[in-house]
This record gives sequence, structure tokens and C-alpha cells, in this order.
Amino acid sequence: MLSKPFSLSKHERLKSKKQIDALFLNGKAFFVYPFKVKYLFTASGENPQLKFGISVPKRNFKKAVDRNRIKRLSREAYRLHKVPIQEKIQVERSDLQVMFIYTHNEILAYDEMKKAMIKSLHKLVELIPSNTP
RNA sequence: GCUACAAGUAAGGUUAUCGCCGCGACUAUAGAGGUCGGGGAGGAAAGUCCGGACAGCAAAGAGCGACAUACCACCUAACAGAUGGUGCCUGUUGCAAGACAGGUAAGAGAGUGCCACAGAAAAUAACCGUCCGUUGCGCCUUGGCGUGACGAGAUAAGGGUGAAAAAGUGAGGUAAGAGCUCACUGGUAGGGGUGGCAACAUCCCUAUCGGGUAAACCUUAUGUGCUGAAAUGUCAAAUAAGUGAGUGCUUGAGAACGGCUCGUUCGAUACUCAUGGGUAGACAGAUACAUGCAGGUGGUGACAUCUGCGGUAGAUAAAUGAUGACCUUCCCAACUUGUUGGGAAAACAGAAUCCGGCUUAUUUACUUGUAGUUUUU
RNA sequence: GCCGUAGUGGCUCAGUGGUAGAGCACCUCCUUGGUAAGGAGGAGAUCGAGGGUUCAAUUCUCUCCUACGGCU
Repeated sequence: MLSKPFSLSKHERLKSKKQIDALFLNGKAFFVYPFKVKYLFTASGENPQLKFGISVPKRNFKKAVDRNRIKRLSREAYRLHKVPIQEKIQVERSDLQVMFIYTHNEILAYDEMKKAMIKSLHKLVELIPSNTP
């Protein structure tokens, strides 16, 4: 996995309805325009897992093409900038589940999304609790 | 050559880096995995408006109800779709004949309802009017004229309306009138001849002249059982057809996902209470086909059929992306008129069980046809 | 994915083949020293859009648009 730092396979995505429900029930949130970032840390064992998801409300974007485009751009931004948080989690031994909710009602350019993603990832890194004794 | 309209076709290509989802091979392993190869959105994938396939309910049966369709023929698995034709209406063009385009289509000579306002009356028409009969009064040469009343008399020629007024015009006829009769014209129904598979066209004869509305109820004919992949099946320590108690019990309580009735099948394995037990997963359904392309044959055509070649997404919080370069194409500007520089590569839009249609959205380029116009020969 | 409901003045809703209505809100006047309440009057609608049936459509019918809801 370390040989391919920018990969983004199925295992790194939030897929289980149970986990997502738990995230929305117990998770905390902050807001970095245009994303609302919902996150949940849980203590972990040997292999800490980082899982993420992106949500674009149908209310704001009626067309599937627009929703797909936002998801793809956001995912690309996440993929290229997730390395620091992955390393920090390995060190601190904490699972993390994140959901990015796109709250704006227009499609932003990739550059703006990238900036917002970097900013929110930085913030997440700071929020990681220390589990090392 | 340009412009307009119609129909059709295509939906940039190659490559680098970083990535995503299936498939195959190899490799590794307790397992996760790794390498290589190859594949990865549309003409509408959309709306969910029709029709099927498929699945479950009884491999769903009868009647009623409900719903849908409605010129004719033909195509199809099927259709409200397509193809070819018919009648009518509208528009464009034309002197006209006609041509083209669009729309429309069973039945109002079965029944019920409705037709505001206006109008005498809106559908078994007598309100006014006209005429006739009886009668009162007045006038005058016993009969007429004028006027009034009555009629369970006649009459649809005329009457300011209205979307629509009881075939139209002319003549005869009559007390007044009337398709009452006649001529011409028009409509409807029936019969016959000719042409056509038929709708229908055309000619002849007979009868007839009866408002509209069925996207009001309805009638006729035909068709449709209901529910939809969130259906449905399988797996695991499984939401119970488990366990315990009670009730009830032998010719029908109840169940079988439908509006009602019947019929059929199951039928105490029923009903009530208590107890018990938990995941929202995995796999199948699910990607091979009413399949695509090319050619031949039949048909006016939709289409059918034969031969050859081909395999072409399969996700599930849901893949098909991001950044850059070049080629090609298009646009703009400059002038050396074929170069340079700059810009853009689009619009509508993203599969979710699968097909056939319909509808809606839409850019650029090309091809074909029709019409117009200009230049040259 | 599948199924359904609604759209009428600024807002909440009636209405139904025949000139579109109510309440609140708005404007003017009366009342009051002034305001509220009350009274009188008034304005405000392409009935979501576009075709069709009909003499006539908000209503019937078809196609779109928008909003909302249900089904694991």
C-alpha cells in the first residue's frame, strides 16, 4: 500500500450503511466552504483505517451529471492530499471516518475545491486525538 | 456558390503521469494482495407516457365491475408505435386542375343527460303573427268591412336573439301555409352495377329531410388477472411454521397480497397472550441477445428471410476521472494569401433487470433531397 | 429504481363546463388627541406552461415544467 501512496480503492471508502449511520449519529462536524465535514474518531488496534465519503444533495443539483462531476473533483482533491492524515493516523492508532457534504449550490472550479480540501484535511490532522500512551 | 426547410450520420484522435470498476492469465497467501493482458455510458442512458420479456401470487379459472383502444390493410413478441392507403378539415402554393404539409376518424335512425346569457322557442317547437270556425259590438244596400272575445282549430312563410333555429333556391299550390307537389342542388339510409383485399370511389334505383355534445353517461367490437428487480430465491448462530399457556374445533373459523360474487386449493399447521432471538450483509436474479455490422433475395414500404463476420459496461454511498503535450478540425485577428499569433473542441446530458416504441432537451460538422437566389459557362 | 399527490391575488385555501371567490395582508376615507380594534369603499389573477375536444376550458384530455410525499 505504501508503494502507491495516491491510490484510492474500495476499502478506503465508506460503504457500509451501518458505519454511515453511526457517523451521522455520533460524529462531530465543522465547516470549510463549500464543504461540511462530518468526522468520527474511534480508537483502533494494529491497522487503523481511514474511510471517507462524499455526499452531494439532490436538492441542490437535480442533474446526475452535476452530482457526479462534483464527486469526481472532490475525490481527486482528496486522493492527492490525503497522505499526511494517513500517516498521522498510523502514528496515533485511531480509526477515522469522514464524510464531505457539498453544501454550495453551484459547481466550483477544481482549484477552489482543492484549496478547501487541503484546508479541511489540515484541520482534521489537528483534531486527531492522541492515543499513544 | 449562398440561404431556408426536411431527413440521416458522427459525437475528435494519439500519448505521458497519477487514479477508478469488472473480466482473464500468472503469481503469492491463513487471508488481504501483486504483475501482465484486455474491456469500461447515450442518442437521448432523461421523462416513466405506452408495449413486452422475466419473477411471485394457483405455471390465475368464471361472471360482474373497472380500465384501455377505435377509418382500412399490413408489420411486429407486443403496442396508444411503424408502413402503405381512404374520407373530411385547415394552411401554403397555383388562373385552375392539382401538389405539398399538418390535423382528425366507430355509433347522436338505441336510451338518459346537458346546451349559461340572449331569444317566442335550445328539441314531443304555436309567444307574436297569418288563416279558419263560433260569437259580441259598430257601420252600411240581409252580405261584407272594421274591431274584440272564445277554440283540447289550422299553420313552421315572417319575427331585433344566439355558437347553433328545424335542408337551400325558384315555381306551382292553398283559407293561410307547409317537401304538400315539381325542377335543380345538397345530406342521410337501403338495394344493385363497376373498380378495389378493404376503408372507399363512381353510376343507377328506392325511401327520406331527424340540431350539437360520446376528450358527458353510454352502446357496439376488441383487449387487459394483480404486483413490480426495493419483484423473487438461496446462505449463515436469522425477524419463526420455535417454546409455554389459554381459546376454539369437524363440514367449515380462517388463509392463498386483487374491487365484488362464485369457484378451486390448503385447512386447526388457526386465533390470543407471554417468552425468545438481529442483521440491514453476501450470492443468485444480472448482462447471450425479439444481438450488432456487411451483403444477397422477397415486398411500394414498415419488415421478413438467408449467408458471412463479430462479442459489445455491469457498478451497488454506486466505476468510466484529473492534469499536461501533440495532431486534426473550427473560430478570430494580422498581413506577405498561406503563413503567423491567439482562442475553442463544445450542446443536451451519466447506465442501475433487459428490450421495442413515444415524448422532451440539444451543439458543431458532414451527406442527401426540396425550394429560392446569385455568378459563370 | 418503482409508485403517487399538488400547482388559483402577496399568504392560506374555496370553486367547478357558462363573466373567478373567501379570510388575512395592502391602499383610501370615517371613527380617536394619537394608535390598535371597528365601519365604508377600492386595487390586486395570462387559474404553472403549451397543444387538443367544445359555441365556450380554471374545470375534460394530452405533453412538458415545478414542488412534495411513500415503498428497502
